[in-house]
Amino acid sequence: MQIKQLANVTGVSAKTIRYYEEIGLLPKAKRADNGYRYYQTKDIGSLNFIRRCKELRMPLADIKKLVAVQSDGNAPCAEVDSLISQQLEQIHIAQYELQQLEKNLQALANCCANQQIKDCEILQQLHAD
Amino acid sequence: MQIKQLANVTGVSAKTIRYYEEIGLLPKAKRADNGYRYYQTKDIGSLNFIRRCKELRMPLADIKKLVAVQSDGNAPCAEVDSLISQQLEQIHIAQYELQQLEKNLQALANCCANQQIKDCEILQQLHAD
DNA sequence: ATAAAGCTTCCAGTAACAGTAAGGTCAATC
DNA sequence: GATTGACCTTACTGTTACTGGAAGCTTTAT
Repeated sequence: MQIKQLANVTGVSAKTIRYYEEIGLLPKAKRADNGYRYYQTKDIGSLNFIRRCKELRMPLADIKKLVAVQSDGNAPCAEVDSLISQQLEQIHIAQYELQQLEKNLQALANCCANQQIKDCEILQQLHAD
Repeated sequence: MQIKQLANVTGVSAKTIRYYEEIGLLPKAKRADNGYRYYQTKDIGSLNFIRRCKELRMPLADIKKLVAVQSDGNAPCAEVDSLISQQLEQIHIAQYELQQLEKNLQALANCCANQQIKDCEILQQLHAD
């Protein structure tokens, strides 16, 4: 399978696949005689794994750890647990921040009534001491 | 006032102040004979305005627009309104995404019970088809 | 023969800075 | 007068996770 096919199957662009290889998230791909990368079925699995982790908003550095840790089947999975709960914690923080943000923006959005810039209450609020 | 004092008063680092000047978000600062930037009271106001906008998660490009639009007092404030409501919309999208994310992570976090990597159900989930 | 599609590498740009280097300036101290 | 330390300057690099583009192969189709 060539890189574009892998890209189509997984929904990860060829460019991004090369990038993942470059940063060591994917192993170096085998090459055909002409220098083209070629892939096998298991590479689809690897990319899907990465894609799923990304959907959980994991930074690539964390995903890399997850990939690495899987090479030792006997290791305890404390690290996996910890990464997941750290993610969760960050989500909760982000949720709280967004809530506050929403309040502030709502207050601003409601305060302007089609005036001119010099009277704009949104801007006045933003300038207030 | 020198740059560090402005930084202390506003809570925006000297580095960042120089950066804002570089990208045109702040006007070019006046210089003393020795080349040092110096600032006046109104610069505190400008930076506070920027800081408040940033708290609303506005990208610097949008803040730049807000700064620019304020030079014409007679312009209608439709653009300001629109920026605010766009922000609000993005917040709502982000909130929804975080909700879904939280669900998925919660499900993962609950499925692992101190096993070894080879049995880790989190990893199994992430590898599932 | 040539055109289009696909592959390669390498370089630049994105957002919003932070870190560091190399060097100039100023006030105080020895 | 020399030195120390704090402050200032510019310029360059690194961060994250890519995307876009240039220049130049190979392969396939017409």
